Amino acid sequence: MNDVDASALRRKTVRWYGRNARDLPWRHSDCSPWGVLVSEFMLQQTPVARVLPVWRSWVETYPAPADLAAAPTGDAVRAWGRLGYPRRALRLHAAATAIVRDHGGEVPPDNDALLALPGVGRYTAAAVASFAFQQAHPVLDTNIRRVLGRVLTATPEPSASPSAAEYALAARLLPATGNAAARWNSAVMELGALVCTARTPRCDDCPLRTDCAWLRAGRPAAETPGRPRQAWHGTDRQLRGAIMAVLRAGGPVVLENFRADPASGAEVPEAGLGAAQIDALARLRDLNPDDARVDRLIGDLCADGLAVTRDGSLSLPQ
DNA sequence: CAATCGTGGCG
DNA sequence: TCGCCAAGATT
Repeated sequence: MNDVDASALRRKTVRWYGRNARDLPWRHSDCSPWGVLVSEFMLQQTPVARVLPVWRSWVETYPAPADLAAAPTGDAVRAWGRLGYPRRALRLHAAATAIVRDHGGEVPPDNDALLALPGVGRYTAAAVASFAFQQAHPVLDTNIRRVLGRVLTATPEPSASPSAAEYALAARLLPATGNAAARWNSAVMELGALVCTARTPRCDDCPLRTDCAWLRAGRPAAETPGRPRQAWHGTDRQLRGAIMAVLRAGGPVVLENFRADPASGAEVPEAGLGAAQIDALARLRDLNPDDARVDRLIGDLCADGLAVTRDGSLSLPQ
């Protein structure tokens, strides 16, 4: 890639973005860095359409980091609704707490400070630094990786995690000024979300169709799978999700048997959920959990901070 | 590094 | 219908 190519790619992509960008609330100029941070947490592995309504209610309930930090973690998990990966709600709460404690209640603009927050990895730190603070950081999410990979190296689909070469390439393409870099990052991401999609890319509508190495090569399919396929049917994850759904809906969940842990004195479940809860869980297809399995998952949920046992019942943390 | 962690819409 | 997969992070 030389400078002429990079310049042309940026011009075409940003022009396309100007005409085709979705009107997303976290892109508005009046959206706070906190609003951007919340959106980035919610958008981790979750589609925009599902995030939108939850994001709106969330920023209304928790307009600043201090508002979330002051709330019980169980409230955060409940407000998370059915976005999935409820640990993200816990980590966002922990991030808000750290922001209050270490940054005066304001989302820090520094990439390293962002990276130090719970639940913030390389992508999210760069995204917030770029989108909320207009800093020139290369952002590599799955959309941008797919677009750049296809256009520049004819790579059908991104690998499991971004390589150093991908970061070097993204850094070389990045416009110098923070504002231009943010616009470019948004534009490539949007192109990946709307046109250069994983399954059926709309190459006819792509502003980069005459530049794309992958299209030129005949759109070859991937040889080796990228991310490992997510198991779901009948797995622990499914049952874990079902238990969390019961807790969000109205818990607490009555536990069948109980004993006091001799070491800590804490109460721990011994023989699974009560009959009513088993019925509730069994309504979901293919769930037939034995007590030992339920106990193990309850233990995991408590260890993760997603649930607590108390007085013979399981509930969201206070 | 590979496994784990939810959910639901869509082709 | 049912497998694919969506702005990742953590251990």
